[in-house]
Parts: sequence; structure tokens; C-alpha cells
Amino acid sequence: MADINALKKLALLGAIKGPIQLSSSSFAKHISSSTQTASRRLQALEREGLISRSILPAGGQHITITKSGKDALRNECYEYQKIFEPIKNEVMLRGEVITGLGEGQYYMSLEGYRTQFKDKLGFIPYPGTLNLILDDKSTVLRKKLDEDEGIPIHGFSSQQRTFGGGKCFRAAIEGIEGAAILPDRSHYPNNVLEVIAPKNLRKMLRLKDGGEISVRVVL
Amino acid sequence: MADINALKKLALLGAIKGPIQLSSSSFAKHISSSTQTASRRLQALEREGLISRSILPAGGQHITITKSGKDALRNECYEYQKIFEPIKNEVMLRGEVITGLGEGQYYMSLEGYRTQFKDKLGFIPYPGTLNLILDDKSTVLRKKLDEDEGIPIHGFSSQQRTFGGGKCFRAAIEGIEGAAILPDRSHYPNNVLEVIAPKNLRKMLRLKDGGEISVRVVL
DNA sequence: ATTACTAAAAGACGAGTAA
DNA sequence: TTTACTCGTCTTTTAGTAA
Repeated sequence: MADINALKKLALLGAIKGPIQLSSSSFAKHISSSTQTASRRLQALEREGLISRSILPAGGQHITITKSGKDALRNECYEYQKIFEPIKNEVMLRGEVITGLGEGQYYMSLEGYRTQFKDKLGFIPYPGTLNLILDDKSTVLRKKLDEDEGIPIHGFSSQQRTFGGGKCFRAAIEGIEGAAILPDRSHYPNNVLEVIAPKNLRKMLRLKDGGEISVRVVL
Repeated sequence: MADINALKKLALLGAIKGPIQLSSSSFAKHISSSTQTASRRLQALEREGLISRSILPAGGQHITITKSGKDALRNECYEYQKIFEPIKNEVMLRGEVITGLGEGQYYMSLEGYRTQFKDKLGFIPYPGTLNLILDDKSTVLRKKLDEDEGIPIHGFSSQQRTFGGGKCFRAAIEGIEGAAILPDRSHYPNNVLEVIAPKNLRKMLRLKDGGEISVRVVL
């Protein structure tokens, strides 16, 4: 694995938000090394896909941290938080409502899923999922759901095709009982959270795209 | 600087809470290295005062992360959090009320400090400080106060002795207006926060030692 | 001024081994 | 079994240099 510390320094210099202009020599000071090593670090980080750069003809370079670079940093952050955070059996996640791919409605209408949710969560989900794009802090905390086994939802097959499994967690969406669902093979990036509830959450909470809500997920 | 990653692993194995029993060979697996390197890592961490160990005659060793080891981890944690946390001009700190060294009462009665607080905060502090022992999460966040310049409080001299300076921050203690004070040379470890207010906080909030309160510090 | 190569110095690694 | 030494090897670093 590449030098995560160098990546951290770049993030702290602002490369997490957008491209920053930086020369190898000035970066060398930040990581207290020679310019050669600084240059090599940047090469290595680029090679591993953690940053992307464009060397400027005038000198210096534009550096941005890529998605997988952010993931690596998020993971580190999460591990350090785990050291100091008290062990809780719940996570508070905040995010912005977005319109999903529309497939949630289809899946939630299938008997194979509906009966499982009924049995395991005690409610029949409203046909449709509410999708949230989590803020950065919540995206870090969301990793906790990956580590926990949660309530398993099994896949099944119809004559035409197979439907994948996953897991879910009881959750309170702005106080309303529901669940967060994590398909084994999600179509969404890790900063998107799918939630379901017995009722239409969009209507009940009068939500529009871009509206911010918080979800308390119980592990 | 020593291998912070090895220290992180030890923390995740529980060495932050108390001594853990661990052999070099089992630690080797956790850091994916040879037993020799694992042994060397532990030696290095001990040499730098980040962990303390006692090698057991039966084999294996007891390992605890020291105070300065915790500080190093807290610092890492804080830096990673800074990457993802939105830039806020306030920090929420939580902690437990403790009885301090009693010197707060003396210092807060001195004109040299009282007039400065009056001028800079707009209130004359009640003679006495309330001391909080912060929880781990808050201790990490408290570092933000170290980095900010805050409102400076200058030192002064009487004929007998000199009194040190420091800085303070406006704060709301359970909603009551006050301030957090950070002497340049504090007698307290970094998980203790001293707060002042125009009134006697202990009385107003009916606080006893061990009572938990939260302080919103404005930067 | 840059970036990034090559080559020599420094450092880290794991095998073998002692206690 | 352990911990931790030495030693040969491999890796990483910096100095020097080119583009």
C-alpha cells in the first residue's frame, strides 16, 4: 500500500475538495523529505490511482485526490475514530435526498422481498426507496454498517432471473420507523444510503430533492 | 517518528483501554510482517515512550499504550477528522465535572485577570473555575482550540511574582454564557477543560462531581 | 525554476540463531 | 514456545544530473 501519510497531507492541503497547485519541492517540506522523494511519492500515489495530476508547463502541478483516494482516507479516519468513539449500537447519518434510479420501486414490489421485510422488520415496505447522499462525516460513519452483519435479506430466483441478497438495519428516519438497506451488490457509491419505511417517506416528511434529513440506524 | 500504524493496530486491539496480552508472532500477523519486524516495532514504540510493556516469563507480553501514545493517536484522529468535517466555528465538548486544584478561585479573584475578562468577554468571572474531564471524543476535538489563537489573555506581574498568560474562547455551558480558558502553561492534562462564567456554574446547574455537561465553544 | 532519472548511502527486512 | 540479537539482502532515500 502506498504512503497514506503523503495522501493525508495532500488532503489537508485541500486536494480533497478540488485540484490544488503544488510543486514537488514545496510538498517535500510538508512531508519533511527531499524533493526526489516527494516527486516519487506523487508518482506512486498517481500510479495507484489515489490521486490524479497534471504537470503544468510553467512548473508545479495540479493535484486532485481521486474517489479511491478518498475511500482510503475515509477508511483511515474511520479506524482512528473507532479507537476513541465509545462502542455504540447506533449511528446517526445525515444526508441530502436525491432521486434514485427508480428501481427501488420495482424491487420493493416483489413478493420475494416484501415477505422477508414483513417477517424480519415487522412491516411491509412502501414500494419505493428513499435515497440519501450522505455528507462526508456520515460517509465515514456508514462504514460501520459494512462491518456489521445486520439483518440478512436473502436473494431468490424467479423463472426469468435471479434477485440478489443483502442486509438491512432498523432505522428511524426523522423519527419514523423504517430500515436502511444494503444490497450485496449495490448500484450506488458508498456515500448513498437507501432507506425504506411502511409509508411513503417523501410524502410524510414533505421531502424534496436536496432536503436534508437524518437517519438513526440501529445496529 | 515511529510507526504510527503499528500503534494504531495496538489501539484497535484494545491496548488503549488497558494492558493486552500479545506475542510478537501474533502481532506480526496483524501488521503483516515477520516476527522479527513485529518485535522491532514493539521495541521502537517502547523506546519512544508510546507504549509500555512487560515481557511475561511464560511468553508473550503485556502491552499498554501510554499517555503520549494516546496523544499521538488522538492527533492522527484529529487530522483525519479535519479532512472530512465541515469547517465549523464551534466545537461541542462533553465532559464530567471534577474538583480542580482550587487555584482557579485564586486566579479569578486577581484584578489583572478580572479586568481583562471584563474587557474582552464582557463579564466579570465568578471567582472560581469549573473543571471538566472530557470524554475521549471531545479530547480529540479539543485540539481545535490549540490551533486557534482565540482571545488572548496577557500575563502580568505583581511585586511578588508573575502571572502567566493564555487564551480564552466564548462558550455556552449548558446554554449559560461563559468562556473556556486555556492557560499557556496549564497544570492540567489535555483532557481537562476549564470554564468560567459570570455566575457560579456549580450552583446554577446544580452540578456535582461526576455530573456530565456539554460546552459549546465558539472559535 | 520545474520533474524525474541514475547511482551511491542509509535504512529496513526476514532468515538464522541464542537465550 | 517466547524475545531479540546478528547478518546478508533487499528496499528506500538522497545526491547529482539531465531534460
